[in-house]
Amino acid sequence: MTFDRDLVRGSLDLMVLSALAEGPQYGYLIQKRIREASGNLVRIQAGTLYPLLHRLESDGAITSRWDDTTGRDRKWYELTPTGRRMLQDQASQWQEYVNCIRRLLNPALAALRIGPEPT
Amino acid sequence: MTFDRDLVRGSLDLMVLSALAEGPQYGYLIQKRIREASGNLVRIQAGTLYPLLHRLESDGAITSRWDDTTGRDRKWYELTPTGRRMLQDQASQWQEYVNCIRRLLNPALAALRIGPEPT
DNA sequence: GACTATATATAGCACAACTATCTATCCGAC
DNA sequence: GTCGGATAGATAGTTGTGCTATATATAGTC
Repeated sequence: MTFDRDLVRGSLDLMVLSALAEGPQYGYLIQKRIREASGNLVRIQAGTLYPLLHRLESDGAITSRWDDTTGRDRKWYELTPTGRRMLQDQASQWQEYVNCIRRLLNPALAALRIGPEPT
Repeated sequence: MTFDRDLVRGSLDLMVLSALAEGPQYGYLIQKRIREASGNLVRIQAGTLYPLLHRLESDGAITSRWDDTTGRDRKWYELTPTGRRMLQDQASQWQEYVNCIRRLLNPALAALRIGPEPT
């Protein structure tokens, strides 16, 4: 992970669900998609991704099935209706949260630019 | 905290440093400022804030001193030059990260709107 | 045959944010 | 005067998530 480990925390689910929104994917592909979409800045480790997928599955957000018709045995994951709802909910919550940070951060950065000691 | 606990993780430092950018503050005031700036959505618990302030202080990002000249004994915190740099660094990192999420999220939400099963 | 990329999995660790709890002061209402 | 609520700070212990390390196995390339 190029970003702080904890920056990513809480938005990893959102990223994985996003990666699955355009159709079924298997783990290794999700990993690559997120890495590439982020310009190599977010690198989810295999040891992070697979337990996360298992958790999402046990939460009912995704389903999985093994399939080797593409030439190799891979575990394909797919969003359930619950997962789609979860993605939308988490996305709007994310957006709202980003707005909160912005309302705090913008005046702070402005204050820094003016100078730390205003008087 | 109204948001998912882990959403906030990794950006709490950023929020606290932001709250201190416009001048010295004491803990309780920081708590209130963040709550109000977020429209009551981010409520940092006292048990979260005070250890966090101690950590930021031991990291050299802020300094503290007790002062009762305002009528009551309060522990005032202030950004150090290190803390100001930290705030700027974390702010730009945050912005970059938000962009990464956006690049993943926008096509995903578009796909959801078109329909889960394209064909 | 050796090495890399692909592909999945689990055990155990680290640590930030949480809950719960404690202490203490100030102020207005009663 | 005292009761409750807001103010003000602190710590102990828990939880959960992402991490590292490690394991397995196949496909393709040199």
